[in-house]
Amino acid sequence: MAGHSGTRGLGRSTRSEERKAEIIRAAMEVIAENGYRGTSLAAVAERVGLTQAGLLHHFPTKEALLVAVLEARDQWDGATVMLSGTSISLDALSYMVEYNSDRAGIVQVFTVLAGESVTEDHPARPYFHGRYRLFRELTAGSLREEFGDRLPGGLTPREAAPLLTAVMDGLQTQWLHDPAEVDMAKSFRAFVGLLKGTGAPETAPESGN
Amino acid sequence: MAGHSGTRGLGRSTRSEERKAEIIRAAMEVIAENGYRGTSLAAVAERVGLTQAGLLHHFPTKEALLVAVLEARDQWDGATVMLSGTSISLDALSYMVEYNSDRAGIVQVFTVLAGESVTEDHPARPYFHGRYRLFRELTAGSLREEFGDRLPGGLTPREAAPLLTAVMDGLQTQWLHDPAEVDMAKSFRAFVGLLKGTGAPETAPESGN
DNA sequence: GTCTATAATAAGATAGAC
DNA sequence: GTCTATCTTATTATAGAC
Repeated sequence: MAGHSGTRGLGRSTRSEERKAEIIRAAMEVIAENGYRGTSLAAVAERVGLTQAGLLHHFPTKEALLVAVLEARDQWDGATVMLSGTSISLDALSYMVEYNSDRAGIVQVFTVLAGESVTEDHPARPYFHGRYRLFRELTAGSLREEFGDRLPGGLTPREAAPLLTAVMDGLQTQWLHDPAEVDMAKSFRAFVGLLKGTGAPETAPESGN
Repeated sequence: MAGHSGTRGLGRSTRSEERKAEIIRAAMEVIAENGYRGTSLAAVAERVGLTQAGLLHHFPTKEALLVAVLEARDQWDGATVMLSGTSISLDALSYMVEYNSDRAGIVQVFTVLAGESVTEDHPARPYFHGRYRLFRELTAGSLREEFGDRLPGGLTPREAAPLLTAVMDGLQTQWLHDPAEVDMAKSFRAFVGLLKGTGAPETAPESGN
């Protein structure tokens, strides 16, 4: 082959891939601000100094762009807590929530898309369906490894898994609406305390309850 | 005044109000299926046998229609658990979740709009901001009445309130995606059990670790 | 109160030049 | 790889007849 497409190391990217990554980043921003349905290709294109037609050269349809965004998100929290395949301890989840507390942008993309995704023919529907299911399974598995058939708080791993997912999602929504009032990380730790049955989460005599 | 607009009893509705209610119902359906941004006035109009222009006679803008939908939703779960003003016991919330398990349509409107509402200039943003805040306050107040400064599980009312809200929201999303896998009512009861500190075989001896 | 007609934008996608 | 130009379709909202 005289071409140059087989000579790249695995960590390297072509210029085209870099451009795509740039577009994906812009798309995440715009989706965070407007949701998928509220996002126009022109708005995304503008952020990277392209025209709408220029953008479509890299992603042939709007939906293709969304798919790329979803894949990027997987990579992202795969890097943070390793979703796919590996184990998820309660501590790892706490860390992830804490980490997210500094990344409102990313949290917002996820929250908006998760909400939109429950509608009939939303292109992210299958993604979220699978993601929730996988997350519950991995979480339940990890909890079983960590605690056996019952967590100290009294729940089984399979009972705890959907609650963990729910608490993370739900706290994100409230936090995005009212970051001054809702302390996502602290709330999550309180919930973990509940699961672990450690009575009151070893907190200091802080503000009034 | 010779008109007929001051002679109605309080439970009665004019024909115009009935029409509006009909439109609101249709709007909820369409929003549940497509989100607010994905909803066209024409689609709503069609469901009640009107043209788009005909609909705009009753609600002058799309946003006005959304506001009406939001108000209707408040009435709705005001009727179920009485949000505004009254007290919300854990049992009442459990009942509400159970009740919702038979109303996927309504749950879906709420879930989609809550998700969309975190975006920058979404018309439902102030509504949800206020609603979450109010809900946390009422819940915290009720828990304090019911349990005092600490719930049996160890949390303070103010710690429990955002978690309750989060669990309800988060379970709804998962349930909408996978009703066969996620038992919303049962999961919620498990969470209430955690708050009440029941079901823990090991009676955690107060603090310690 | 509801319609037809239309204005004014805006969107996703394609064709083809450079 | 990116642009201009264009097609096609949708959308909110208004004007005015019935």
